Amino acid sequence: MIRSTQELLWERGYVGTSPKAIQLAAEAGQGSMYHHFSGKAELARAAIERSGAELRAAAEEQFAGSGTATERITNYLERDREVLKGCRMGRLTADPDVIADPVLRAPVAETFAWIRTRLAEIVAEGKESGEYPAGLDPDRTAATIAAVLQGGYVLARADGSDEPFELAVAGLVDLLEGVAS
Amino acid sequence: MIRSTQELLWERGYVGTSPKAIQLAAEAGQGSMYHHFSGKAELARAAIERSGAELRAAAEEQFAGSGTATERITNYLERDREVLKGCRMGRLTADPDVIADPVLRAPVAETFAWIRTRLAEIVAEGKESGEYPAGLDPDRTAATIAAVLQGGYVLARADGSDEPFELAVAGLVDLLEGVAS
DNA sequence: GTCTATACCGCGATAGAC
DNA sequence: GTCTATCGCGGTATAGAC
Repeated sequence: MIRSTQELLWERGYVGTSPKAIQLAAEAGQGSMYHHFSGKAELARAAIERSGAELRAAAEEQFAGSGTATERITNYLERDREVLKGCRMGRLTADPDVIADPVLRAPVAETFAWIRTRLAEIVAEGKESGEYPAGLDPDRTAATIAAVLQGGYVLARADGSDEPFELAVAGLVDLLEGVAS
Repeated sequence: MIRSTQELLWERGYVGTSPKAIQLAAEAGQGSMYHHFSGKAELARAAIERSGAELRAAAEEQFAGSGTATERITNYLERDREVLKGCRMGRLTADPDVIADPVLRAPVAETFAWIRTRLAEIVAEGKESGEYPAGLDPDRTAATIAAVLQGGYVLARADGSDEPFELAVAGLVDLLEGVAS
């Protein structure tokens, strides 16, 4: 059921996902669902936390790889993604009910905080190795990288095509390589 | 009523906005609404188109200003924004019903296409003036700039604070200034 | 043009049987 | 633990009076 909820939250968001739809997707009965979870909110909480953990694990695969900072960041950016489906986490920030509920927003906030922190660490490593100029701000750069990804999804979904996402990522890589020595 | 719909679409999205809520906000009766509009979808269409026009007009204020390319882009990026409310247009890309309906998606697609085109023109001007290196790709760079804005909103809403948005914008400006001569 | 009444459906949850 | 029945509410739209 949690897995079905993750999928539905991704596709339809919190407001657009009904308990009944979850039960259908999970082939679970109504009584079963309300026995294991107090309601929609708790189920969503479990699903969001699981998605966050999966997302971090997937990102760490690229972050922890070998190569220069730019290479690892590029690997992360250019990883295979279902661009037109958007980001499971980023999508939830459009949901007022998620943003308004501290319990639901917390795992979203933590996931992005973690990603920005990891990216900042990698940028800092790039500075130490002399790859990036000493003046480059890791926290700013990390936020920019994370934003390009999230914004790339938005532009792609608006356009109905992967192209804007690819362009945005390529443009960012150009800029990163431009400031690298 | 269109104005009320714009506001509700911004706050709650398409799925989260009901005809009844629009009527309440606009202090209009039910019969009145269904007399002037065939239903929720047509009303949304009018609202989205109007928001698109307003967004383009607001952006053009910075785009058409004086100064170098980087200055005009920076003015655009650092314009006063209600960051935590998110982008009226970008928000709609999370709405499956909007993305699935060509009539509703079209004005969203056009708005972002216009913004990317204008940004690419400005980047191209920066190349001609010698501000940017000849190797810089205007389309890529434009997509990156637009993505940072949209992604900045996402990160800010996840964080519950303007900070990630400000960081992402500052990081992008750093990179742009870094590649500028 | 705008009003009220009505309809039908699905949401989100609860109750109590098994 | 899971099932079915039921509930109250609001979404979205139509009907027909004024």
